Amino acid sequence: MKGPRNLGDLQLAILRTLWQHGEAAVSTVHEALRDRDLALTTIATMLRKMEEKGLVAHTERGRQFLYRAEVDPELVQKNLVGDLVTRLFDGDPLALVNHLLRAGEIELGELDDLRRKVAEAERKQPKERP
Amino acid sequence: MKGPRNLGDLQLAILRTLWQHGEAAVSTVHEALRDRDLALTTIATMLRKMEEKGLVAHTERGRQFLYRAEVDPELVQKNLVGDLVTRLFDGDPLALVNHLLRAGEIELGELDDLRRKVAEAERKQPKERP
DNA sequence: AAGCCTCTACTACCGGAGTAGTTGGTGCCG
DNA sequence: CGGCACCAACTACTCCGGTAGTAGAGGCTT
Repeated sequence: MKGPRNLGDLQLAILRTLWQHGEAAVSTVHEALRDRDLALTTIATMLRKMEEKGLVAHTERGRQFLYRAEVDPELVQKNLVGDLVTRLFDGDPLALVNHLLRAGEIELGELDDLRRKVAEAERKQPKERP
Repeated sequence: MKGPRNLGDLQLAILRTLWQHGEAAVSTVHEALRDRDLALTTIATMLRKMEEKGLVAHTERGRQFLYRAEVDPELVQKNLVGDLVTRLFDGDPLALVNHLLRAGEIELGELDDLRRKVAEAERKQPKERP
C-alpha cells in the first residue's frame, strides 16, 4: 500500500476535497473547486483517470457517481513531503524546518507551542511505529 | 525576481549541482548525476532548455560551456516549500512540522537542538525581513 | 593533411497532467 | 409522447519534462 509519488496540482486538490467530504458527486467536487474555473467535464475526466490509477473509487447513487478517496491522507503527505525533503534538502527533514525558520515562515514561539502539544499527546498515548 | 514554481526532478538535481559547484561544464554535471545513468546529451539538452527559461546561464571556456545557476537556492526552496504547504497543508507551515513529528521523521529532541541553534544565531545577528 | 575526438545544436519522441467538446443514455415535465 | 436537462463516457488536443540520437564545428594527433 505505497501511495502515489506523482500527483498533479489538480489531482491533489481533488483528493483534498474528497478527504474533506468523505464522498462527493462530480458536481460537488466541481463546486468546491469553482475558483479554478474549470469545466465540469474536466473534473469528471480527471476523476475517471484517477480511478484508473486507484486513487479514488466510486459508487452510484441514482444517476450520479459518488467518488471517495482510496488513498490515505497521511500516506500521501508522507510521500510528498518525503520527496521534497529528498530532492531539496538531501533527505534531512530537519533542514526543512530550519528553512522554515530562516525564511520567517514559522516563529520560534509557534514551534514551542507545537512542541508542547506534541509532547502532551505523546505522554497521553505513546505511539508505536513499524 | 520571482523564482520558478514548476521544477522537474532532473532540473532540480541539476540546479543543486550547480549551486554546489558554482560553475560547471556539462560533463561535470553529468558526472555528478551519474547515478541516474543518463546520456550526456540529455544533460546538455536540459541545460539548454533551462537556459531558455532563465534558470541557468553559461559562459564559454574554450570549446566548453560553463553553466551556472541564475536562481537563488533560498528562493527556490521558499517557492517549492511554499507550494507544498499551500497545496497540502492549507498554507499552514506549522501543519507541515506537525506532520513531520507525527510521521516520526523528526524527533522532539532534534527540534529542541535546532531551536537552540536558531535562537543563538538570532541573538548574534538579528535579521530583518520585509 | 587526414582523421579522430570532443563538444554543442538541432530534432524527435514518449508519457502524463490538464483541459474541454461531443455523444449518448435516462429520467422528468408538460 | 416529445423534448429538455442532467450526467457519465469517449475522444482529442496541448503543454512540458525527460530522454536521447544525429549532425556539425572546431581543435588535436600522428
